[in-house]
Amino acid sequence: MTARDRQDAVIRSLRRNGFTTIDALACDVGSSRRTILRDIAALRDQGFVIESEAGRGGGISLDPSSVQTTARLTVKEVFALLISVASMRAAGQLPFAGLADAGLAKIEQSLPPDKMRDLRRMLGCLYVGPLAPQVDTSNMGNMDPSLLPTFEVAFLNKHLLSFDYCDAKGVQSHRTVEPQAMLVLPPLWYLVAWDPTRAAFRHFRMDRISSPECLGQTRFRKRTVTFEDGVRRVG
Amino acid sequence: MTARDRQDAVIRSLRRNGFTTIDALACDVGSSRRTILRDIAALRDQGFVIESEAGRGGGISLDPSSVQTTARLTVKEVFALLISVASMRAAGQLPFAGLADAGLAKIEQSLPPDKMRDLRRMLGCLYVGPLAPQVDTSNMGNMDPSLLPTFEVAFLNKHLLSFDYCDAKGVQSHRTVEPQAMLVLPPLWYLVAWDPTRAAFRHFRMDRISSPECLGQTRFRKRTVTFEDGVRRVG
DNA sequence: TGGAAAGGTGCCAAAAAGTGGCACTATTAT
DNA sequence: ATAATAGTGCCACTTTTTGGCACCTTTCCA
Repeated sequence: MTARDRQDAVIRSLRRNGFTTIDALACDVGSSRRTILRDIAALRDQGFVIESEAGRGGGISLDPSSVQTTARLTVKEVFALLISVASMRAAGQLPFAGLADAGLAKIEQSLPPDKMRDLRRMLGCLYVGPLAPQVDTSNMGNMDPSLLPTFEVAFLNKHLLSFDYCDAKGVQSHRTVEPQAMLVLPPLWYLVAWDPTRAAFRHFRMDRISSPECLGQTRFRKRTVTFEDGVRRVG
Repeated sequence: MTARDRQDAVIRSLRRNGFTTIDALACDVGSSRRTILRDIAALRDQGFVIESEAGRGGGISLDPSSVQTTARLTVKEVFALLISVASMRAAGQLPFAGLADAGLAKIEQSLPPDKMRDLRRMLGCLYVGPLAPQVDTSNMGNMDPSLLPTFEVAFLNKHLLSFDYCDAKGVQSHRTVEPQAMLVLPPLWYLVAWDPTRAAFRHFRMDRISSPECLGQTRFRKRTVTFEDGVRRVG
């Protein structure tokens, strides 16, 4: 049994028994009193809230709300969660936004600084608008998640992105653009991009984009995108 | 330096240097080649994708997409994230739902089994309806997160919940009810509960509830709540 | 085809960390 | 006062980790 396993056993026992004594805990876990005391100190260092009362009739107990996860998420998964929480907050529909934010803040802090910077840049390109549910949602934005890596690379490295596009009239075309922002007008998602061949900004519904490909370094920089509610610099 | 610190240093070095050799890595981290090899094996066990090429000119590299967080979230924070993702998916507005789900699944698996069961029960009481944005959102559901613990205890233990309520006409009343479900009709949240003194189901807008208090064991069980789109058993 | 450069494995002794026991202090209820 | 409880410091003992070594496999290159 490793130290980690034993500390998990201590937490389990504390959760099961509620209020107990250290000697009982040591007997339950099968280690010495001294070791259990060391484990309790370690668990407190890890953020578990373990209350204790000295003196006759005393004992220790675990604050149940301090039980924690130990999951390790990939950066992509964190990004998906960030989008979810940011969108819900923008739509004003998340009663527990504070808690969700606290969780995400912890996750972000545990990422390497450069990855965190990337995430913030991606989020800086994400504009979430008000709810627009009058849009027909029958075949709405079922964007293929496998496209994400290509978009991510294009956004982060400011590379040109080329893809096939099917516009509202069903006309197919091939585009090569410089991605500037993601525009979320629930339930639809748009890619906002500068189209150098047309010398204009265009927006593309994400679910109408197929076969995206990242082409490499762009030569177009420092543009400004104006949304309905003001000016927002991107790039 | 603990093993964990050293393994973090290995990840950092791999991320910084891209493609490198084990000897260079050992020099960079300040440990022996043998130890670094053991660390790499441990990191692979933890899910990091570390590619290697044997032979002259070979080396090792880290798949950047496998960089992971090490955050530890409290159960409440996980619940807030679960609500956020579940709501977004119900509203059909989350292109990367698969990724968010994968992240949450990892988080759930890392929780103690009993906490995970609690979370699933809480989510089983959560009904998320279609978007209803025509509702006046000027002073909508800014539910106080500090109420969550009381609701949580009441839901999980099937206890009676008493609170002050201000109805749509501004009439104040004190209620004692058995909570059955949470109904989310964005942007409003409702508590669906059996009111024993009125012998009827009632719903309460969460932001109009104040001073909730958990009273203890209930005597009312096994009810059925019928929503517009069908029947859903709770409790 | 052989040698050099790379990753990978098994083994062992030394070093480090963890563990258990003991004596001790502080606090509290009876 | 006494008993029961949490908590600390110390020391010997035990377990794990670490570093070094020999050796294997793979790959490139002369």
